[in-house]
Amino acid sequence: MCSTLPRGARTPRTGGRPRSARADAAILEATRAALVELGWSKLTMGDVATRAGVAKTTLYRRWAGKNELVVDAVAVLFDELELPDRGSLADDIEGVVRQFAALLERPETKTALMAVIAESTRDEPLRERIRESIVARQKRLVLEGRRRAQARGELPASAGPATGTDDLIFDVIAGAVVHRALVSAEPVDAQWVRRLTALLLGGLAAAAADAL
Amino acid sequence: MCSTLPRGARTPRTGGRPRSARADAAILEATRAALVELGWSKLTMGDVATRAGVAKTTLYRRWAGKNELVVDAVAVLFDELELPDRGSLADDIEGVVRQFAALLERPETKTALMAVIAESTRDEPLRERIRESIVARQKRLVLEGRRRAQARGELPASAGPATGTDDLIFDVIAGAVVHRALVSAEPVDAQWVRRLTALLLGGLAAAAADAL
Amino acid sequence: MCSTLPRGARTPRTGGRPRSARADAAILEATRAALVELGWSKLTMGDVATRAGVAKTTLYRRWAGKNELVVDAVAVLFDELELPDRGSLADDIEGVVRQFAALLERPETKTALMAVIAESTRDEPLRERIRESIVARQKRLVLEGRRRAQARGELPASAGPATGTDDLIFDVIAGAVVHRALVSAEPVDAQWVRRLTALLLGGLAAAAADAL
Amino acid sequence: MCSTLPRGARTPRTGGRPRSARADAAILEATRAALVELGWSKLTMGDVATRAGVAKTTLYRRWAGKNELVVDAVAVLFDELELPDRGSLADDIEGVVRQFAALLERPETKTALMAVIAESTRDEPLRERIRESIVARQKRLVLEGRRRAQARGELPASAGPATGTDDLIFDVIAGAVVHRALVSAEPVDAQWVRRLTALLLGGLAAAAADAL
DNA sequence: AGCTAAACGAGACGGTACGTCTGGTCTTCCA
DNA sequence: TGGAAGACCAGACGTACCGTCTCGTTTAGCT
Repeated sequence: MCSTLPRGARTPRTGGRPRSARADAAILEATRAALVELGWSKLTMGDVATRAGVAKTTLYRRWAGKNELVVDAVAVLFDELELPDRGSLADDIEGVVRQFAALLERPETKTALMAVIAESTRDEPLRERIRESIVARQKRLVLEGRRRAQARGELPASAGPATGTDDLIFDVIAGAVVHRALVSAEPVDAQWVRRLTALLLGGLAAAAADAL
Repeated sequence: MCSTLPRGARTPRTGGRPRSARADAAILEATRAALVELGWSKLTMGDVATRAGVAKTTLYRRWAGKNELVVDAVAVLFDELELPDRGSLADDIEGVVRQFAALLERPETKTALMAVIAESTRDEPLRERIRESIVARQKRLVLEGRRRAQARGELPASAGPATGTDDLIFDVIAGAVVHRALVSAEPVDAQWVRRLTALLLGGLAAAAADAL
Repeated sequence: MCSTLPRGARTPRTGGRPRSARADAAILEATRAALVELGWSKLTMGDVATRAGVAKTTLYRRWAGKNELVVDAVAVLFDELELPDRGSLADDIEGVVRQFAALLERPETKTALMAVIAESTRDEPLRERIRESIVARQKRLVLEGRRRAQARGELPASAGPATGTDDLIFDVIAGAVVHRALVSAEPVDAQWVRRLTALLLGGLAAAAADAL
Repeated sequence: MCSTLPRGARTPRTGGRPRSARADAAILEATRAALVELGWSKLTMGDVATRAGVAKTTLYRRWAGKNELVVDAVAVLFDELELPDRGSLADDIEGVVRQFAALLERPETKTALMAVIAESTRDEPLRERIRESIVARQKRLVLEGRRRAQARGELPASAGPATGTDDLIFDVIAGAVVHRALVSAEPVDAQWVRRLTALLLGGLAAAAADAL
């Protein structure tokens, strides 16, 4: 990954004291800690500043507001998502679902994710930031999984790079896990994961058969 | 539908002036209007009271806070969801997906739904209220759809009433639509709906075959 | 004393259920109790109603507001002031000063008297009510004292009934005691009373000599 | 005068933006204006803030509440009291009585003084603040007047500095004027002042004779 | 080594909204 | 029809955060 947080990049440098990298790290860490303790709605900028041992001005010099700060604070957690090759499409899907579910179990993710998405429905730049920092992270896994399955011969080679099916699969997997974890508020356990995987594989097989 | 809003039920009442039913309606209507104009995060209790021509105390007498008020205000919108019999499981699924997507397109629903779900991750009573007022509304449609498909012979008769598959299907449909509409922020158009339906039918068919 | 509180008198009786005299007494008693416990500024109409086991409506039907209620509640305490004949002007003065000081030591009087006087500076009807219910009670004692002293020959017979000196003496005695008790917040003890009495007698004697 | 308002002294200050002195002045001025227009009981903190062009928080950062604010706002008026040497004790007394009466005629003083004294009966720190800011201002005049009269030979030199008679004279003068102006609500005119002065001089002379 | 310019902490600033409390008024039902 | 109960509107309360603005103080990089 290239440029690091905060994304509010600035023109190179003219003179003066450079910004403290230590402050950035402390702020993001403090934000995650505050999310865990207080949740999204009770997290305040002043509290984050205090926890980070930093002045409020320092926060606002880097982030436009709570939304942007929290997106950056949790975005790094989504960087951990990976897709180790488990040998079959079914196992790959199960793996990524489990990883994603584990991420959503973390209290900071749980309270922050839905909140920033809710905010983004009325804030286009925020939506873009979320897409870049968080959603793209997950979508990459779907593309990677398909490519790998096609290499294995489990799926037919597709025509173009973005077939629309990728988008669908992404929405279905991510949406189902989020809904299970946050809306239904029931555990993403082994059985549920297996069932979801079976449903997807069956559906994909049928779709492949149709396409013949 | 039986018991009306607000859900914060009260003891029957002996003496004193009864609460104004007109106020209830005006408040919920004002809340929806404020959601459309301002969105969740800029909606304030004072503003809702002013719009409704009501004192703030009257709001707080009925609802504990913004969360509860908004849940009740949008809950009624979910009452409109229905499952008209379109003759086949595929058409029924397409119908319900379209209905749900249309509901999520409404600005009041879009801005409120994710927000209250985010809040509910740290507020168990709120989660229960959402489950009763909103989620159950949708889940009902899944059960109804399965029963109808079994009656038609499109699906095998299941053993018990809650197979777990119902839950899965519910999370997949609702989650996928929400994710498409709010996270990916792309239109739930005819093609996407058809693809989702195909995926589900394929997956269900495979699952039925497995069970043989 | 003739007509009792509340002063907001009403035409005798037309029909229907008569007002409860018991309620009046309970309300005034509750007001005094609330004054003792809470003081003027934290006393509320709702609290008085609750203490008296009465609805707020009943309070407002009888008194225009907190000011009027409190005036009536403490006025009765001023009815207790008397001027027993102690045989000399000096002793009579000392007696009345002591009585008045004792009254001002009571917490309900202390907190209420200055407050209603403060209110009365912007409320003419209230001032009139205070004058009738409270001030006149005290002024009467000055007149009585003078008459008695003149009968004893301690003071020369004055021309008219209201010489202006009565008013002065009244303001001096009442003002001095109030100021000592509430502003200086120091005890009205025997020595202070003796000194005040001496000052007054000396002043009166000089005035009488002047008038010769 | 040395230390300025607000009396709520603060630690010298190390970092941070310094408090605006302009705000202090604007607030106190606004408070006096509000007292004149609305009187004590209808004066609100929010209104004062608006008049002063200041946020409510700025008021509360400096004053604990309405009582403290009003004391400081009117205290400055009592600083104007002086005791110009008019050549005789009688004239000095008349002068100070007239000044004090003129002060009590001002609407802001009239409505505020009794009110804060009433509040102070249940609030020891407030009483102390009033004593420092207001009462001491007046008491000083009594001491000064006595010293001057003794220098002139009008009064015998007293033994100690605080004879108790000073306190008495102070309570009598201040109390009588306040009572006349606010309770009796009658004008402190030339005749009344002359009579009061005569009474005091007569009383003091008699006391001096006694002491021989 | 000194200069410069930005970043830093601290905290006051004008605001907005909060959730509560009180003041008076108005229904509704009971006695 | 008076009274208890309590809901009603209006608006002030004092607090919490917001995001901005002074302050005086570092702290880097460029002379």
